[in-house]
Amino acid sequence: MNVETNATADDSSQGRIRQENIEKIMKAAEKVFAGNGFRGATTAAIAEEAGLPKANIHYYFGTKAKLYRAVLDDIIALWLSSFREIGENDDPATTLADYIRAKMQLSQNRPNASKVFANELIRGAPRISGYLETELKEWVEEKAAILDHWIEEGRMAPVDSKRLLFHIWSMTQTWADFEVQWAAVLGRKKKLKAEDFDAATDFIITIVLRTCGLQPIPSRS
Amino acid sequence: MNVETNATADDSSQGRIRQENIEKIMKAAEKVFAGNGFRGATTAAIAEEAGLPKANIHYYFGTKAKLYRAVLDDIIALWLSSFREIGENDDPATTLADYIRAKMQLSQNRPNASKVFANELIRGAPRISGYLETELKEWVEEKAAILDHWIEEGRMAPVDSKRLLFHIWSMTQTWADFEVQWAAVLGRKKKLKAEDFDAATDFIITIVLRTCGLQPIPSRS
DNA sequence: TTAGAACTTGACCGTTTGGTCAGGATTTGG
DNA sequence: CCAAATCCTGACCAAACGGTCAAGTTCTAA
Repeated sequence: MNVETNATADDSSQGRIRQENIEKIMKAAEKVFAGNGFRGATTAAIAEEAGLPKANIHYYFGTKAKLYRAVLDDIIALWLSSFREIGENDDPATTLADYIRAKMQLSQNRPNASKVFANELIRGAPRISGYLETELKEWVEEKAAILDHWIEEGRMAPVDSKRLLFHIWSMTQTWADFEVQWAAVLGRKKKLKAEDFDAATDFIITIVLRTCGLQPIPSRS
Repeated sequence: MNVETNATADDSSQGRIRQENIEKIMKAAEKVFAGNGFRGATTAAIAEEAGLPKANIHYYFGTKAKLYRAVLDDIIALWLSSFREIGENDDPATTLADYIRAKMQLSQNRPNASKVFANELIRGAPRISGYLETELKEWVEEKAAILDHWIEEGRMAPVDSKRLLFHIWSMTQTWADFEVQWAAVLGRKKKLKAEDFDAATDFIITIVLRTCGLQPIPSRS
């Protein structure tokens, strides 16, 4: 019987088989939820993607909603762990550039995580509004305060710090969520190349640093 | 019987009742597809949103797939009509600012259109790859050429023109697709205020014009 | 006024869906 | 080695799904 433990990926107090299967299922679920949303995803599709019979998915997670919740929690944990990057005493230019690089790494390496999150937001975020209103809001306010402090100290040019963070998010995540669009426009065959991500990263760093007066605008020819 | 005319919204050669109902259904469908994706949307939900019995939806559109196609075509037509904005001989700063304003107007006024499109992209764009690879690709190349021309003439600072357009898109559409996220972080109750859209518009214009050397970077205090 | 075209819709159908379960197989700790 | 715990899964079910249809109502143009 399923001992009523809310199954999550990082629960190390579990047996070997359990851990392996949960990981397999969550990975498959992330992919299927990313590509179909919660309502459009089927447990049968997740089972096939995971290479397990459907009943096995229900054995570990009970319901589709609980599995979705587990996937969401996993993604939020990943998000939060990638957040800590910006610190008070660092150099503005390198700190911003490092943060942009870290977010772009996530877009490149975990696009499905970003897509599940995007799906949830598009639908009005009924299941993650708590996270948005607390952890994320606090993170933005905390980091915006640091930027404002840098501005006050004259270490970067005045800029709307909160909105700068919003738009760094939108620019970095577009390369995960809407990859096909940019691949099509760039003439790639469905998938972007690593150099496309590198070029995008450099561009976003440029646009942000120029805006903050941390990188000179090249003179007009 | 449904005379085999591919029903679309702007078909003015139709009867009054037909036109009204098609409009009602497409509006409802856009909302339901935006919130659930193609697979997650149900014809019953669309019918209820439209205030019509389910059989009536099938009377006008046949299948869910055809209705989705009609909604998609409607959105693409809207997208393309909002594209023509950037012309060769205009002033770079005002042209870019006007384009950003136009895109933000769309995000504010037709968020569901943007969301349906976003859903389709997240899913890998199986039904709009043709549009991405032709019309959109050509538009980007055409407009990027104009930006490059401006740069050559010394009318703006050197910048990766294609990627500038990509990121203008990502920054403007985030305010439609992910509105709840920014509303939550800004402490609004689910919905953004008009002034939030205005502030975002101003910010995006600022970041773009600064990057292009078309607006001075304020001196550090 | 009237006949045909267009529209309406409750009832229905086959399929897919999320979820259950019993009974067997495998793993694990002592 | 054994027995208890855990894992496995084909078969099954009720509900929800996309779609059909026939019988009726309303509209329209002559």
